[in-house]
Amino acid sequence: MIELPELPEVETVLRSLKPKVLNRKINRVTVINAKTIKKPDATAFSCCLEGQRIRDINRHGKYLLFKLSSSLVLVVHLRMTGRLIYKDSSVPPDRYTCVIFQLDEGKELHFQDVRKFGTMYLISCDELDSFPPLRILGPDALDPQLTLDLFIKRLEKRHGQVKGVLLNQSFIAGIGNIYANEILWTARIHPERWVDSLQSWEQERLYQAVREVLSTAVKLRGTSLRDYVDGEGNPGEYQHHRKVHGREGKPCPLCGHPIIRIKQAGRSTYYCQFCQN
DNA sequence: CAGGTAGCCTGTTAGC
DNA sequence: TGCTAACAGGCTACCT
Repeated sequence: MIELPELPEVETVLRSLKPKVLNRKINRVTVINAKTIKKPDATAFSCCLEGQRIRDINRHGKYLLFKLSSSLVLVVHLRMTGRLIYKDSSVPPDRYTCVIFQLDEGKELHFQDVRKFGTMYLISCDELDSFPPLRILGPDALDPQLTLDLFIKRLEKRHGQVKGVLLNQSFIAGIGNIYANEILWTARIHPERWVDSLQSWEQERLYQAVREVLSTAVKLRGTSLRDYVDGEGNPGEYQHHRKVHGREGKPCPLCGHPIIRIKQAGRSTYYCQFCQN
């Protein structure tokens, strides 16, 4: 079973890396897998980054944003199997290393990615709001400004099944398949429900579940099923708290009935047919 | 224009 | 046992 970095995992990577790389200088960048770099080309990417200092790290949904000197922003998406690992330069890169950032003081930041789906962009900070992958994102799912009112307003503009809406990053950003399943179980809403049919108390339960599930997962440093580790290579703990995801046939923690698995838009959905209506 | 889906990738696993 | 095929999955691009 493969895990994927969603909001809590990306937030954990950010928190573990930030104290280590803040205000550190990038001395040299080696691109091993050119396809990781989407913009500009790999040569320009390395060239522009050399000599930059990392001034801040932010996150929007599943995107990591490294703010650099000279008004540049390094945008990183880990997709399924991407990792950012901080290590000593004496440790050789592993076979999945796609990009190496050599920092000062003999340290390196390695981007490793088994499936090579992860992406990086280097853009100027005034491009941030208009930059296509970021422009379409809704508010971050844990953004304090995402109030219940705003959540419901955005929800009521949506159509289709509630699971699909949760996964749509233009609705709110950061939720992937694992947490969508966990959120819907917590909200006791059937994943195939049409969003238009949700009653106001169900909309509110959904909002509360989004916040509760994601903030708990952040506290537990994310879910580690196989690939995900934080910036120091440590796994998270949320996998022990999962109620439905990856638990087909196992008892629902609330009612004991077996968890059902179905496919929605090609992705596995896990739910309890008794608790979720 | 909204909704559906192929393609990107490779390690793991189910099935023969 | 050993091989193959299906599967996992976020996002973009393309299609209807």
